[in-house]
Amino acid sequence: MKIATYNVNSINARIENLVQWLRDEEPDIALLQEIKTEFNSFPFFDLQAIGYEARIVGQKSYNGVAILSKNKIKVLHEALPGVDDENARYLEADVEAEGVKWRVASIYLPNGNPPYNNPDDDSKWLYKLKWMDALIEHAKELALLRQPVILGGDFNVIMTDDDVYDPAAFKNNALFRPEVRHKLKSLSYLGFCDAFRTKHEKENGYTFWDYAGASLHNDWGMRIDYLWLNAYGVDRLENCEVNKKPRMGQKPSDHTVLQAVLK
DNA sequence: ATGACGGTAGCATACCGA
Repeated sequence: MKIATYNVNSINARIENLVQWLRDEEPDIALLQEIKTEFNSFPFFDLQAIGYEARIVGQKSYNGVAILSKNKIKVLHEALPGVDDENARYLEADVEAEGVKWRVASIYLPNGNPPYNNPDDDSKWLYKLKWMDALIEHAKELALLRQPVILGGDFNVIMTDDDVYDPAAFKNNALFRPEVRHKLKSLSYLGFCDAFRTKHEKENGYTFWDYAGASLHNDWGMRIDYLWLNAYGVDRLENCEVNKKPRMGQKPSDHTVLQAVLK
């Protein structure tokens, strides 16, 4: 079973790249973030034409998440439980693949900049912290499930110095401050494994490169997209790789694909 | 600290992102 997470930065701007990648890699399940569109302008037909069903939590202009699957999707949550959120950032479902029922979530965690060392406006930072607290609380419930669980998406957190091209430059950034690193780390105390780091101890697993300048060329990237697996999931993990191809072609998203194969 | 650069809304330019 192949599962992937991909922040598309607008699904309508990205539909050709997305379809090309789905044809190339044929994931059973794809978790998408920043679809930036509502139900009525979501490209259901283009995806159906290549064999994918889609369930979405849409929003105009910003945010928006989706789950694509070759098989039936049973939606369980269209928002993160425990947080009053006007933004479309969370979708959880049971999805069947290769005879196994997988619990999956597509997550677009808030950016949080500017952080609270900016006295003018700390609302985005506090929103991020609150959202992460709710995610951890919900993950405690997911940790009790006796089925494989996969929490995937754009978590907007750089975990360690190895996960960003210039740690010093991001010292006070909302993606790298100790508060959010510690909060994301607590997923591992609940038994969730970072699929990429389980298979690659230290190597570069960047999933995002800024559009600006020569970021991609210089490999000035960061690892902010993750697949987190519970014990039932990690037992089945065969491999987990960054697929850089969708970032290399014409009109790319600023993120690329993180994909994993589970048995 | 700021602004790359790209996307959206909507029609000029503001807002957002990481």
